[in-house]
Amino acid sequence: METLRERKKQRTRDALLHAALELFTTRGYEATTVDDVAAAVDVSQRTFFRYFASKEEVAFVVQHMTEAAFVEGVRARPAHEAPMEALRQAVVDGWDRLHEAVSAVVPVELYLRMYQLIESTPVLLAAHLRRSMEVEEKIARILAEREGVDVDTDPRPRLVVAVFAGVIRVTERQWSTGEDFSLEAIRELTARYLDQVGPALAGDWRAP
Amino acid sequence: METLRERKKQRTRDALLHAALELFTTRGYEATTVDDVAAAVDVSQRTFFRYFASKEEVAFVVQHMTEAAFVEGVRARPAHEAPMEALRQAVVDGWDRLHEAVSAVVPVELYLRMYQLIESTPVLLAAHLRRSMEVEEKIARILAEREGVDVDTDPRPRLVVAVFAGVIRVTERQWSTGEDFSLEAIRELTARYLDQVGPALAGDWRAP
DNA sequence: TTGTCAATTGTCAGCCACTGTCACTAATCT
DNA sequence: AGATTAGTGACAGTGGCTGACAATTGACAA
Repeated sequence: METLRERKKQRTRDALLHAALELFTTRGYEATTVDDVAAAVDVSQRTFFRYFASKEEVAFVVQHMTEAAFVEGVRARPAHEAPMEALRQAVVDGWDRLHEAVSAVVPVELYLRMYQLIESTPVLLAAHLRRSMEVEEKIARILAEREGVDVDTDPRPRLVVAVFAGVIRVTERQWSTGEDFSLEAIRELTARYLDQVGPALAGDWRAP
Repeated sequence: METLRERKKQRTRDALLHAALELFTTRGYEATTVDDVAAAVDVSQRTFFRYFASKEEVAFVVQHMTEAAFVEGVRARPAHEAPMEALRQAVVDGWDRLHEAVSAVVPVELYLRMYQLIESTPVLLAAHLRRSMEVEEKIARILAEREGVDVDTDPRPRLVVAVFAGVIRVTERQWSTGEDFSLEAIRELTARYLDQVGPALAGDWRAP
């Protein structure tokens, strides 16, 4: 934080972010207007839009960090791990680093509430899914490079990532509608669900 | 079509739908205003919103039919098929029935253009993904019932569906960005990608 | 320190999606 | 034919978002 100007800007941005998340999670996303957020920080609506391109964008600021952390997590996996293994490890032990990174910006509890809000607000859920797709594309390219194949001719990178993402989405949803919002819960759920994929696919579920 | 009133309504709805799709696919979704659509049919903007809850809704009218058709397709699969097999069959031979159902409402070519527009327009893509999630939930419940398990305690139905949906999404995307928009192309691509899932997951891709 | 330049902000005007209200017209029913 | 009801247009208003311009405030050099 060099100059006074930069510090002021940072403060305004932080204030807007916090006011927005606080209002969103208490009143609801749709029920909160951009004017409300701006008023809470005592700046004009126009200023809000100079810091955030859209109302949606504020809602995803923290998510954005977690997405980036995951991508880096995958990139950092040792080369000898098979693709699926690398993804699994990146998620399972990515939660801790995530926890730290997030809590430096907002209270973790606020992040969790925001996550549930996203899952339960149709417009936000839609945006979340689209963002996830973009992340998937990045991951697919990373895997392709790791394994020395071409993303555009070999479908395997995108397929693995899509399958993995599907499982994660089911996991997230289960977690966000459950009762235990702890890190342990999500970690355990992730591991368990990933283990179930094989059996589920192979499945004759009716067997004893 | 009983009364004159009903016929008139149907005609207005059709006209709005066609005008909307035509404008969307030529000018682009965002570049088309609801006023444009209403003007093209010579009704007021207010009337447009009496037929469609939102601008988005018109864009998905045809998609909505295909989604419903797929759900019915799965429901109709013989009980002896394993879950994954049932899904695969429902998709692969669902395309033909789909083709007919769609062409009764709009030219197939318009449907294809609309599909590509959805894939390439961020807001529409987001909406599409959320809708797909709702379809996934329905399918998961159907599978659970077929196999006699409980969706809320056994994760397998949702997992299988999520994995399958992931593959289908990769397929759709590949198809929509490719050059061959024929039914044969999508059918072949679907079959091929589904076959690749096993190898991709198991994978040591670097093996000769 | 002060004057100049550049960055930040507020104000205002306007577009577009969407909603409520009310009066008017045209189809339907008796 | 007259009363009823459904469908429509006109209008006003809200909320997200953008462009333009002017006022303010910090940065930096003379």
